Amino acid sequence: MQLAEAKARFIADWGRFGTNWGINRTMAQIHALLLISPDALSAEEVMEQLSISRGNANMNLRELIDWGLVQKLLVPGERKEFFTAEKDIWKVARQIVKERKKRELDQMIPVLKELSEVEGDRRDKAVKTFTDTIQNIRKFSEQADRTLDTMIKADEHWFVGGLVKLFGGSR
Amino acid sequence: MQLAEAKARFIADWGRFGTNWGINRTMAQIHALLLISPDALSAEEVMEQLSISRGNANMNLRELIDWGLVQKLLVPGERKEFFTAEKDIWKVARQIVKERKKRELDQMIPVLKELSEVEGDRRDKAVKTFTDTIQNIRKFSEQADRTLDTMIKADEHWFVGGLVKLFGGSR
DNA sequence: TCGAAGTTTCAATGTTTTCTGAAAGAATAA
DNA sequence: TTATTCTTTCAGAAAACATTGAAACTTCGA
Repeated sequence: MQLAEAKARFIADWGRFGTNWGINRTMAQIHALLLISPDALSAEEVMEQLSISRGNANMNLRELIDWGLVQKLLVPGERKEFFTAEKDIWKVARQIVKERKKRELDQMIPVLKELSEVEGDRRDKAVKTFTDTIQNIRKFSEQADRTLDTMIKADEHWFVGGLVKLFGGSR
Repeated sequence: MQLAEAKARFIADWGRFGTNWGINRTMAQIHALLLISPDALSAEEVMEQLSISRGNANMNLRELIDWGLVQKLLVPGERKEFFTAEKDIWKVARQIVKERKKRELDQMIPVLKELSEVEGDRRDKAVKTFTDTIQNIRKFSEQADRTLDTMIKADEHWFVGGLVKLFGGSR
């Protein structure tokens, strides 16, 4: 396979993959493009290579920056901004975990706490099942919270070994 | 908070949460409803409680069954089918990991292998960056594959301890 | 074999999400 | 200040995705 075809394929696949995970196609495609680009690209170049509009490129580049996956680069003597992505996938994964945890898990835990305090007679089957399930989810979430924190702090080696030892630092 | 309100809130939140992860709102809501229902529900009851159509209920229940999160239950003497969800969240999480791995990671690994064999002169910066990045993703994916397999097989305790020791059984 | 009860399918419709492009805004240099 | 280059915004258009509802299908008991 030639490079051009392989690039196109990777961008398409990474985009499709993203949509499965609640990430919009263009955002994932821009990310893919930057991952395989040796040099930082300008907004123009991103627009051209993916055939997308200026607005779309701008919006999704901003989103990628918010997620901490892309950096803006100012080249001395150039007026334009350039964009570049972190290429170490371990770091990328860690950053995504960190952001999703912040945006979702950390939001959910207080809600579960509230829901676990529902009023009612626990001899009522409906009440009991509800509180038990919520409590179960809550315990799971709190454990996930701790485990993910540890993972975010850890270096790559816990993962690559196949043998995993994680000591929860927060307890 | 009263039970009725808490239920409504949980269903809405679980639905919203699902959409962030590429799961459709209704599917997540049905799952939420079954998670907190002491008894199995019929399609009718699901339709009523969530105010959705018969077709929608049917389609999403089937999808939940495909994911292994819901079971069809045949009650002797009843003509209708009933539906019930696994309530142990640890098992639910494991099942989701298992399915997503099968549907996505296992698909992606052969593609990455192909892409990593792109033709071209590795002294060409574009070729080098491409192959390096793909190779990096590939290694990561293959490790994730092994780690997730171990996790799928493991019991709850590796997770709840905060101390994690996973011995990769597949190597 | 028929009718009743229940389930599945899918074309049409509705909803949500994403994208475009033009206009407004900023930054810079002359 | 003004022209130039680049970036941001956002209303409307387009595309993607989810839902409805009615018809077709299935199952079962009599």
